[in-house]
Amino acid sequence: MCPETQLYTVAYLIADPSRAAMLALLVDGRARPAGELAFVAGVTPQTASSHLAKLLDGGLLLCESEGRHRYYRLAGDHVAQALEHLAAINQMHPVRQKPLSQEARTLQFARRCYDHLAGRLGIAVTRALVEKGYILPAQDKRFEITTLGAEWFGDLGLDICALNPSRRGLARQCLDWTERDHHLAGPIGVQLLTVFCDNGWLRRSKNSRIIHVTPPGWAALARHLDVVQEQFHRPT
Amino acid sequence: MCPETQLYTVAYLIADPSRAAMLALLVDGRARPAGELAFVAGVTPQTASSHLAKLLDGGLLLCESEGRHRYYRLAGDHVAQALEHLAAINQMHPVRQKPLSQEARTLQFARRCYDHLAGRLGIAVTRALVEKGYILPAQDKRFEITTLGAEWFGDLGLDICALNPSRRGLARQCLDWTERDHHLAGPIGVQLLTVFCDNGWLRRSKNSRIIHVTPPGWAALARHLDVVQEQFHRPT
DNA sequence: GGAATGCTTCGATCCGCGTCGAGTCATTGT
DNA sequence: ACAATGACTCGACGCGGATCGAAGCATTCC
Repeated sequence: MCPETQLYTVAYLIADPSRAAMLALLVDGRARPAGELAFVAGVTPQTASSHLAKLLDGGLLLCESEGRHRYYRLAGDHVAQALEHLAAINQMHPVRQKPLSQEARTLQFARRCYDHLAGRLGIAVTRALVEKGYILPAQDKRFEITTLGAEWFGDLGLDICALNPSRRGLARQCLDWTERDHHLAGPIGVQLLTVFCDNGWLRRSKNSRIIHVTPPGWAALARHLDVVQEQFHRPT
Repeated sequence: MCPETQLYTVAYLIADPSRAAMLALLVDGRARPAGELAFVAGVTPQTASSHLAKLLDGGLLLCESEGRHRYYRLAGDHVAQALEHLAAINQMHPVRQKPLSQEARTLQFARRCYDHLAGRLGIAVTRALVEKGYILPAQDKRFEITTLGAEWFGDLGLDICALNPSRRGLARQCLDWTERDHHLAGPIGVQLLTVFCDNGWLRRSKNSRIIHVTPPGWAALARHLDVVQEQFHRPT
């Protein structure tokens, strides 16, 4: 595409309801075929195709052909980050949101972002980890893992040393979609969610990003991190 | 605004070249009058006004009326962050300021605003007055003059009691054009500049709003207010 | 007080782009 | 091979919105 890309060029790509719906579905990082994206956007396949071509050209998406299907995915974390930051503006300015559906509120409470824990629960857990002194917010949107933290993770069956840090480190700060705060991401975030699920504390949904907390899960969260169910009944 | 704010709503606001140009100019956090924003966007004032109203309504900008000017600024850091993340997608650097001319930089350093002192020097003087306890920021964009301050102004040959307060008080906070801060305005601000010039500390330019500081002026500023020349050599 | 400046509102015009129907290309299944 | 499926291209339509001229308000200057 034209190298002289301007700020409004990218925004323009997100500014269309159909394209935004597609992008919103893709923020979890997974790839989907064009037809599914057309369906969620509520447009015909040919319209969707036009949109996807634009997004591809604009560098927001990547495409992968697989048989007669073509799978689209976000071009990278930087795109997801930009989308999250845009969404955060909506949350900020004091306009009364419409009452959310049950599913939306559940999604807002706990969900997975890529494959780590997000939503109010994700933030609460992250805050607790910081307060307990297990992790420390550091430069460049990272967390530093303390020796105390490494020990705690180890007790849970999560061996820090066994993880190989990604390009951007072991523990990252990820901006949350619904709340204006960060939650724990990176390899250790992924592994933490896995351990929580293996312990029977959390449970992933099959067809959505919703995360459920089991009764033993609440007990464990209260025991380990002082995170209790009642604190999530706060207004909005 | 419509309560049902979606992702594309915010993106739509940034997706227009004119609006993007304005936002790009405002990412430094400083406030600018509508006319200047119209100029950088390359549109007429009425078009710019329409855009600014949309951005205001969308929660991206804040507005502050100051005399017959209306100063617009970003609604917060979260907006700047979102803009930078968007810009990052095109591997474009966060908006850099065009290099300023010599005159522009001098103007940015010290000038008169109506007939009081503005620019970085105006802000530094105002800050010093606050730190010394001579004036206090008060409600409704005013300053309160302390007894200690009245004494100090008197020593300079500026009789507070001889001034008749305008409709909006004796000492006002005036939003600065170049910096993201306020400087001292109102009758006492006008009189202070007069006294500084009478003392030979400052000198007005004939055909511009530039204010020059004389060598004795620097000495006096350092002696009275701890304002020294070196502090203005900070980057941009 | 009247003139000038800065900004906004209203109304009208015009272009851009999202949309879909029809047709084409590629892959898969029978 | 032929049909079926998934996706892309082309062309035409129609609406939304960016733009500017003219007029209206508010504030400041003289």
